[in-house]
Amino acid sequence: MNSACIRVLADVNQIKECRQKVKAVDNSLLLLANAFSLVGNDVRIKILYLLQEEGQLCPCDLSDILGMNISPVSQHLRKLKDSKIITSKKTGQTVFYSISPAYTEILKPVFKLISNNKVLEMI
Amino acid sequence: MNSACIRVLADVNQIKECRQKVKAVDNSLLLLANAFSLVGNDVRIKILYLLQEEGQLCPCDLSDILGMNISPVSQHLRKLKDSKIITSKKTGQTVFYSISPAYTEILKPVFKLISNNKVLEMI
DNA sequence: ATCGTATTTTAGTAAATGCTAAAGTACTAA
DNA sequence: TTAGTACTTTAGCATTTACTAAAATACGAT
Repeated sequence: MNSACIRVLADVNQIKECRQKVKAVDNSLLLLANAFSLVGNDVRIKILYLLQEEGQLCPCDLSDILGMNISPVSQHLRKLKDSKIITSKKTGQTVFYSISPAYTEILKPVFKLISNNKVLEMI
Repeated sequence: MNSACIRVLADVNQIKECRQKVKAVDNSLLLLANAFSLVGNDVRIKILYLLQEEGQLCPCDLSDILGMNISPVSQHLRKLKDSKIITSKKTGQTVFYSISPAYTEILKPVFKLISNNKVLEMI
């Protein structure tokens, strides 16, 4: 902060209140930002869309569908799992991934936009 | 794709259908991923939260509130504006940014989670 | 036990991201 | 027209990200 810009017309009280507002929800904002950054990736949003459509899929299936190596798919799944966005269930040597209940609710309206093809006109 | 993994137990038909499903909404998914990746940043989510709370703010105010230089704030605002997530209105030498109507609707439920402090228990 | 299948992990690399610092643009007022 | 305020842009750099390639782990069947 070398070139601090204190506006002449700035509402000092508003600034003060805003700082408090942000501080009050800072943790929540950072958690949300992390979740959004995970969904905000070309491959991961496809993975989530597919999991939402199919219920559950294994890394092998996803690699097949997306036309990419299993390794990067597995790495993306790990990130999503680390942030509790998806869960895994091992049966034999196959690991099935699915969207965790909390995020199913959150992502539902998002993917509804897609199935209605409302995204293009929206943006 | 050197180490293709074609599962013995794979449902070939399901794989095929999934490829078509993804292809059908590919553009929408990429646009959404881009939007999410923009929101999925510690600074930008705070900017959006503040804009949602205050209606409009200038780079100077935001820099003051967030305690960082104007330059990076301006760069974040540019990215958000490039993707039509926010709009700008110049009055005098001050530029006021606000969330664009389409995204106001989309971000409302997100920030409602925050104001209800539901994020921590959710994740 | 050994091999094959499914998945994960690690190390390495190219590209993208977000900051700082400095220069540039635009408007306002003396 | 000169100086000051508000903002944007550029170049440079450190960090992060997402891939490839290769090794490692885990389970199943023979």
